[in-house]
Amino acid sequence: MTIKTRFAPSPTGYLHIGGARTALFSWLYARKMQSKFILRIEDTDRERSTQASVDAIFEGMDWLQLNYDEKPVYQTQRFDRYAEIIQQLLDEGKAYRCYCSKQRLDDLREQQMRDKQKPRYDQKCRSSDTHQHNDDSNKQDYVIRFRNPKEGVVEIDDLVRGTITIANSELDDLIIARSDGTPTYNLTVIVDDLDMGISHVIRGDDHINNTPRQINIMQALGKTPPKYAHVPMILGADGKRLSKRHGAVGVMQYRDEGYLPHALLNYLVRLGWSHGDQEVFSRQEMIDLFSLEGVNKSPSTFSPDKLLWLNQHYLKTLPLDEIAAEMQWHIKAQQLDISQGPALTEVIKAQRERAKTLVDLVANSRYFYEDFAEFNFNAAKKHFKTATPAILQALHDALADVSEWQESTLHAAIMQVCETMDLKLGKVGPPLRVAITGTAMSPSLDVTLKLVGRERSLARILTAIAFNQAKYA
RNA sequence: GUCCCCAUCGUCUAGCGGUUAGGACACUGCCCUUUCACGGCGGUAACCGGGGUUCAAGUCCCCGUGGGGACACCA
Repeated sequence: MTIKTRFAPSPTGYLHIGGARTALFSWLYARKMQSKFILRIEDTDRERSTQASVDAIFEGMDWLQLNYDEKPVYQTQRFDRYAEIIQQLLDEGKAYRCYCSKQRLDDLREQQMRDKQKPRYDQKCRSSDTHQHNDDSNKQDYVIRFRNPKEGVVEIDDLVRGTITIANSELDDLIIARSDGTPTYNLTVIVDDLDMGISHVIRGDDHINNTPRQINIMQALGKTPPKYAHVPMILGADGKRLSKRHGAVGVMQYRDEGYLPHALLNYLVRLGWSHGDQEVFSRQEMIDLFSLEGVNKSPSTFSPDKLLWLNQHYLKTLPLDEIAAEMQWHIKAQQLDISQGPALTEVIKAQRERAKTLVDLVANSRYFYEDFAEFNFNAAKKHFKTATPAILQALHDALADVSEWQESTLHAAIMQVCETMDLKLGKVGPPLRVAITGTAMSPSLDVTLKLVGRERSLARILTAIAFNQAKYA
């Protein structure tokens, strides 16, 4: 069998975390099997679908580097094909026109709920219809319903759940075409999955209930359904389905907050899937190791903490230039000019283990590129003491004498000041750090000085001396 | 309400009849240390309940309970 998977989002908003994960699973499965993965835009709901959402989905897929094979398919461009199938179903008596008003349907549903019944269509038009109303000149509004089998059961051989059985008596005659003639979801998916040769449908388990209906339509068409793999939902901290209420759900929001796409992918792949105790996966490992058998059956809760840990992990371990590339967007966003100062990769190397996000990384690295307007209040309060001017002056003089502005020589100069003043590094280092960076946290002093550079460093020490003298005058 | 699905530390999970129930995040103790971090070594913490099946059940079956999902002229 030729394997082919798809991701079929409806463009009614951005690409969210849950969608990204099913896209990832589908993508991984296709890549592992060395087969095709395609993207299909399910935009048949013209009320809610927008071009902005379509673009947002592309942007998200692109950022995560989930590449698809073939051009994206838009369902709105396939209306003729759906109409053809609907007509076929009608001709073969497998579908029928229903003239029930919305009002009647609403009342019916209400009544059934009151009677503690599962709301469903009562098949009023199932038999009365057919021929007399088949004349399209009839002005009366109608929808087209699928004639669902009344007896028997539908068995779904789900690749992650095992066998799921649903009685046809639980299903009703679903609408496959609206009164304006446009096709509905359950019809379009199956036509597309069939036409496109999708072999494995990997989707959220909120679709489990739709699956038997879809299988019935496919069987009415004389076709063999694809294989199904329903992956569990992602829940928020309160155990409810993940939504806006739980904070960031849009994939691009994670870019904005400073996450690396690989960190998000790694987090997502481990949510509902596992390979023994392994937590960290490269892209290639994900592809090689992924399997539907490894997918969990139970829903899982999204943990921002673990995502953050993974992000930090990748910040510490990914190649410097890869991080530098991801960092560009944030450098622009935070309006930092890095043209005057040390090489970005050097700064990343020095700073990477004290940042959890790219936002932090950029924000904490400003002083390498530009002078700061004032000293951090708490840092100055804690480390600038009455003895500070003398210490800084000694450091300034010693550093000014350094011939090669290198880590080893800078370190030696600082140690020398400690020795001549008979002070521990703990007394000398902190004020120097505040003087050079304006804050109480930075890489080790020699590295920091080296990167900030001779001119800037000496000037900042002088500024700090003046600040202290004014303060203690 | 009806139907479908699910159930191991707070969270993500390993486990696929016999384990001192393992790992990771978070939390926490100690060490390292010029700051902040990183790192290293420890610690607290789980099989939802009740019945079976079996020599033996976290693992299999049933019933409860709890949670999630579906029940649209949305996808």
